[in-house]
Amino acid sequence: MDREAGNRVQLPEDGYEWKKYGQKFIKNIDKFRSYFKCQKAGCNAKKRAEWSETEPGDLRVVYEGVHNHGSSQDQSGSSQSGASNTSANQYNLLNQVFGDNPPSDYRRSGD
DNA sequence: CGCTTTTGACCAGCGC
DNA sequence: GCGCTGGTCAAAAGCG
Repeated sequence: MDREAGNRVQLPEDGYEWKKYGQKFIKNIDKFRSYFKCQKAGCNAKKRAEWSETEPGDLRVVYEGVHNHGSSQDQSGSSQSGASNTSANQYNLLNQVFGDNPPSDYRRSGD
């Protein structure tokens, strides 16, 4: 399960269940992009991971959507088991988790 | 047996 | 109008 077109990228576990449903090479950024979907019941959260083909350290993970169920890891023990708790979905595109080497020059190419 | 992963193809939108 | 890219789906195979 760890062979991405010749890349050995290890995605940061968030405690959720993801199923890879596609992978493509984005020429716009010259990087690989993998698409994951949450396999939880009633959960339509999606995860997108992209990393440079030659620099595995440029791993970048982007969470799309929110989870309507708690996580198997970050379970504070409260505010969960309820879809009406926005606090449980702190992944609202706010938790862009990076790999172990966050590219300081990730910002934009030109600015 | 169940589950997961992998690849190809298709579609849509946009730019010029 | 055409070409191109991005995104998703489907099917198949392998493993424990």
